[in-house]
Amino acid sequence: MVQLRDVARRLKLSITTVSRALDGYDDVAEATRTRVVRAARQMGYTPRRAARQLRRQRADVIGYVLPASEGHFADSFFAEFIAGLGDGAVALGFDLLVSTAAPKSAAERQIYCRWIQSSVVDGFILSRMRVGDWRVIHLAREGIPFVAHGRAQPRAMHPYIEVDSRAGFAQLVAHLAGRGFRRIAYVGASPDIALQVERSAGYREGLEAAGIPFDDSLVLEGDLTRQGGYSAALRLLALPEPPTAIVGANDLTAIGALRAAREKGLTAGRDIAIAGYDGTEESAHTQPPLTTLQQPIYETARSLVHMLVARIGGEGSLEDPHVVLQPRLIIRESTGG
Amino acid sequence: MVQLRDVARRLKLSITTVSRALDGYDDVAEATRTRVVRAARQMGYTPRRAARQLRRQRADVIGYVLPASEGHFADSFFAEFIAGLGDGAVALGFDLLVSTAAPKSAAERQIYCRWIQSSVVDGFILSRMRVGDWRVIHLAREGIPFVAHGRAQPRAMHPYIEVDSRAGFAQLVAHLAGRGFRRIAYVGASPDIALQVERSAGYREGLEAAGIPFDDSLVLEGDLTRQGGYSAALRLLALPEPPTAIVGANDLTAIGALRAAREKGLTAGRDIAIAGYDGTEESAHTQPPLTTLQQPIYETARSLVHMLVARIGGEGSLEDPHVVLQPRLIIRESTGG
DNA sequence: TTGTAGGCGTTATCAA
DNA sequence: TTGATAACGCCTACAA
Repeated sequence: MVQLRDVARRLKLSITTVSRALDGYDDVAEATRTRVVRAARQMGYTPRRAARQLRRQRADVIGYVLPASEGHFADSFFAEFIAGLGDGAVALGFDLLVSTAAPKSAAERQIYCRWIQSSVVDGFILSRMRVGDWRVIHLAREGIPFVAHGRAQPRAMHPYIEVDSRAGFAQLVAHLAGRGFRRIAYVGASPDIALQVERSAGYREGLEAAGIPFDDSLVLEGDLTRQGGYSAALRLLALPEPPTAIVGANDLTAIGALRAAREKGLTAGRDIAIAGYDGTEESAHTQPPLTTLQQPIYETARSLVHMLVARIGGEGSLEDPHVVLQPRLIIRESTGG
Repeated sequence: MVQLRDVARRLKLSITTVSRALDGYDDVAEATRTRVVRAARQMGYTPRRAARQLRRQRADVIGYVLPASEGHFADSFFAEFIAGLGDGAVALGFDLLVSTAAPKSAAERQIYCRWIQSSVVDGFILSRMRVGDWRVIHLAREGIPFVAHGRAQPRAMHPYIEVDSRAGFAQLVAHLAGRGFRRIAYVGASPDIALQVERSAGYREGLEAAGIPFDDSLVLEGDLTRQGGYSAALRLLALPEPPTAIVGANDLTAIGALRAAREKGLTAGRDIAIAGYDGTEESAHTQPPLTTLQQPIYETARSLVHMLVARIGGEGSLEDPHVVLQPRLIIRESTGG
């Protein structure tokens, strides 16, 4: 383990000078600096994180808690999201601390509190926002920097990047209505998940715009998994007057619906239209390929890290940045191609 | 920010005593301990990570570098793997540091070296092993604890948990041969990826056992993505004498092949058999559902963390644990049901 | 331009 | 059983 002392000793300089030379202060002679830098590199010196952190009172670490219900889950959305967070963090010299906890669980609370109290992280990335999200309230009160993917309230005051899924779903329903579908079902999520609020509103907006009356029996609650989409779709298809189109709150839900349709002997894209939301790679490889609203998961994650780091650095704390992106409707075979 | 000093002051005790009471030393009076513990909890005390780390010379952090090629990727295998790592770490009081880098890239090397040099992590979880993996060599030389998912060499000397994919593929090929398929193709991965060595060997073993001659033209190199599986399968199906079955090195490859088959007007499970490996949830929801070899991703990740923490703690350093699990063949419709 | 000294919050050693 | 004291490695006023 090589540390400042070693480099200093070798160069017959003081620890102070070495430290400042390395940190790019302008009160060291250029000649000294080059010597120091060269020696440090050659000796393989890297500052001890713990020491620097203790002294500077910041960790250069951001935290992210994966919303993993019941341990198991396999949503490639999050694989891509984490890849974006990781790349973003590396690019800015930050590290990414990851944990997992079921939403709203005691474990979740513990993780956030522990990370805050022991100052392991400088800020948080939040995703899968809930209505009245305690994390938002808590972090805001504690003064811990955070940015969210989506927002906890219609008129949220925290910094976020959001994809306008409301407009997206309205557009999607318009697309279906344009193809002549009138009985359009929607499989959503628990009403306390923020995205459900937005997406179901977009669905209703789309119906209204198309002059289709809202039918309560065509709206079911899923859980954003393939399984959830599957069983909800089965129930819909068992209705006396089943829907001719099913819209899922995300791609996984729609993929579950595809399976249900097939088991009922229906061919998606011909006998029934099915569409999702997210635009993960998986949606391009289903049979038939899935119509979906694509959101830039990777890029959003990267941007979130940038926003967060800016806030940690204390920039732009006057105004909370609210970024709204538009999803892109990708029409594939599952709605007729 | 409440620290030892505050608790000590409040209780009119020394910092030392408080520290030891909290850490469970047995040289503090029981009465004192209860007072301390209560006060600490009430005041919301948690040790500063950086300080503890600096003093104890260990971080209680494990590192994992996600093999993300070109930034983007969406493999739910890794979502599940990370969930397992996260849960395992939490259960043992460790934190999980995650970064992303393309395999063999300079960035990858940098991350490992930086984490080692600045002692941010106590050990590493390795996955997606490569033949002659530099990480294994480097970490072993530096004496940094690590455990691997899979192994870098046929006779690897490092600790690992492996799923016997060789036996698995042999079993899979036997299954296909038993159904009368003779022209069985294999879409694998780059030959420097360790799993390719194992899986392709299992494939050949299976052919041999079934008395099917090995046909070079039926083996293609994919890249473990849906896209890769898709284009490889297209090439296979364009052969003068196309295969009647396609085995993918993982589920994503097989899913790409499903798509290719469909575009060629073939119905999987009837006109052609297709099978994968991993047993992710996605494989259960394809059309038709995919025959696959299931490996316990989540549990393996958890176990890896346990193994690693044991090694960090210095236990069992005499012998490297080598755990071998058996995959489970799940027969679904894509091979005839 | 360089060096000295003190402290960030904990834990460990030793003495009381 | 408890307390004073000295590190852990780094950063930064301040002095030289």
